[in-house]
Amino acid sequence: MENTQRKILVTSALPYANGPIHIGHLVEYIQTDIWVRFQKMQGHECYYVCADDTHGTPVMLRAEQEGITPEALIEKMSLAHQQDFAGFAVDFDNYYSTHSEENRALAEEIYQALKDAGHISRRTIKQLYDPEKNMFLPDRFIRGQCPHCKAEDQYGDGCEVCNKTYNPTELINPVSAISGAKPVEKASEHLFFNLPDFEDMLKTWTRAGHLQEEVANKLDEWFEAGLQQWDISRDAPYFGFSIPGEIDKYFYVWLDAPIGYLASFKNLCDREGLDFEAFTRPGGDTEMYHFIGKDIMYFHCLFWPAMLHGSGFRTPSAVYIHGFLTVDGQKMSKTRGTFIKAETWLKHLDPEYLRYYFAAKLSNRLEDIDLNLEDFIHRVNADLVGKVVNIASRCAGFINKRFDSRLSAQLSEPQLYDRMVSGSGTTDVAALYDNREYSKAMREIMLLADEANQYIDRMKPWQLIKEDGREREVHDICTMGLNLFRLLMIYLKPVLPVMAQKAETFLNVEALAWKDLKTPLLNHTINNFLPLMTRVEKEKIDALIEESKSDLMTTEQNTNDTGHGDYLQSDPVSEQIGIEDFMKVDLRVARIIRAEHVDGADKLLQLTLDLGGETRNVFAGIKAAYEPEQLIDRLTVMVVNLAPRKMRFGVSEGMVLAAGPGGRDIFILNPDTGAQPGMRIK
RNA sequence: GGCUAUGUAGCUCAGUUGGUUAGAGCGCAGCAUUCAUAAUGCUGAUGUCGGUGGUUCAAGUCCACCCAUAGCCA
Repeated sequence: MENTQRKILVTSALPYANGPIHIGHLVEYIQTDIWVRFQKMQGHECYYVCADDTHGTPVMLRAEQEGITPEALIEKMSLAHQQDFAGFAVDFDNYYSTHSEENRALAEEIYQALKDAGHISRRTIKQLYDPEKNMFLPDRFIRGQCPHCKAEDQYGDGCEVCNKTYNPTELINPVSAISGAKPVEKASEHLFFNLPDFEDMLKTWTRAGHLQEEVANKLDEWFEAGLQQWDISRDAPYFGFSIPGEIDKYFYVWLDAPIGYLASFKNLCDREGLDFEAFTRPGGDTEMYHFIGKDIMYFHCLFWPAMLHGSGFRTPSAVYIHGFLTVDGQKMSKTRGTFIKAETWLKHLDPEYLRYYFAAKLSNRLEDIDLNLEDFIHRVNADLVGKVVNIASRCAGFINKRFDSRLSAQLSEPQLYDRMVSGSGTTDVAALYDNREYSKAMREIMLLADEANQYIDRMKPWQLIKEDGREREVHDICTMGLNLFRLLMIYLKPVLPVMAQKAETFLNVEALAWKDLKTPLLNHTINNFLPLMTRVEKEKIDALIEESKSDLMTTEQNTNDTGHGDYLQSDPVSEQIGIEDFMKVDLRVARIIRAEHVDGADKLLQLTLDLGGETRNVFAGIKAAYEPEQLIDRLTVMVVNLAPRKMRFGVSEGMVLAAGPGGRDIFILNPDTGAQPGMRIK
């Protein structure tokens, strides 16, 4: 570790003011918070800022739907977010909002600078427009039939069935998800940021050690495809900042979102008298880091450095990119109860369990990490309660009861102590933290905890205490044990700040910092030992999952991935039909007698359906939602008079009915008990 | 479809520039111990390193193809 004091500005991605914080988000905030706490413990000058990302169409529409102003909505969400973060001990130096005067001023400044330097151009484009709502429709707010595979009810930017991407104008029978109206094409002038102007700068920058190698590889692909101009304006109505010198035009939310990092920091600087310029202009000795998820690489590794560079600001020292969170090996799912909100977790489990588990899984690469609930229980209990806390617990009793809570005056095993300070073998805990190799750091720390337990086991103070005249040895051994515990707590403090604080109270010391490693605690009175952490109980996990499942009912509309309203909103009721129209569709109860995977098909399962005397072969796009064995022998509902359709894998002779937005969230229909195959549904 | 990643013991993961019988933690089995929130210590079993082919004296490690998973395609 270098001795000079570093000056570091750190950010996490701004959560969008349209949904609650969930454990997937927390990977990033916990990762960043650990890093920041570590830097502060090193004695560096480090600031961690964040803000709510407040602008854009989803926020505008959601506020409208709730019958409140966007300002009221974002205020409410910001408070909720901050409560969640505080609950997980994510300790920002400032938490602000992109809907702030500082952000407006900085967005205007950056825009003006880019414009003055000739990096902004304008051109007229055609977009789909909702004639009832009188607004242009973002891609995600248009639904229609996929132009490639003809799947119904797909988003305007890409098909969830065949995974093809396209323009919303290519959709067949497009419908506005807001009003249900048929969108019309309408021309409008837009402003563009000339990203290609920065190609050379970016090609150099992305390979100059600011990014992980796999990220730079990914960016190469985008360079090869050729950089495009970036559309940075949106027409009214839009919740955002109006663009100076334009009428009814607003900055696209993604323009002012990253500027929100700077705005939040500006707000902190003004309040505390810090030098904003020193951290944000090129050529200084300060550092600036952004922690983000892999989904927003494009914005942070291309647009953002280009915008900063083009407007006279510094570029980031590095962008650190992490992967997504899976739970038990699968994407978080509302139906499985693994879409766990921060708030729900806090009702059932200690936040530091999650902080530790994430730390035990995180590396500096962009791989996804898995929260395996079984492993989680074992790992937290074994490592934290069984190993670390146990060291204090097994020594404290002797010191408290036999030695008047006072530690002895000398360290009995200075070599062991020194080895634990310098790290075992070649790795150094501090370097691992600094490189964001938390999983390796945790392994290293647990190795040290094992050594401490072995030491106590070898010395057997519980036997010595029974022998006359050996109290002094017992005193020394337990003093040594508690000093090893103290070292471990220093090492773990970035990850477990709450437990560290309890340990500080127990040890009767000031806030532990890295430099305290060097000076053992001797001839010092401690307090009585109180349990520092209790074990994770399986029942608590079960309750958490159960509550997350029931959350599904009440908050579905709030946490909808698409960020827009409820299902009726996104998919309005169709035009009226008569009974004769309905009767044209022949729906029958069918029994699934066979279900199997289809070689080469990403989405399809092949079903054999028994109609009571006749069987049908049907391909259904439900592979992501069901395992074949779950389906066999189930009754369901099918359309029997649908024209057979030839597919790549065979002919599909009908269609199985299911609800849901797609992907894993597909729910096939079940008739009530008593229904028999072949019965008509009417 | 193209691209970027990932695929190593029941689970979660390490495996450095290819080099001796492939590692750790958890879990499991046995023994010891009882100071400690039944915690701890010692011993042990467990793997066609996603598949197929290739390069090499030698491949988990390099190459090709394939399979599975995730994400990106502005």
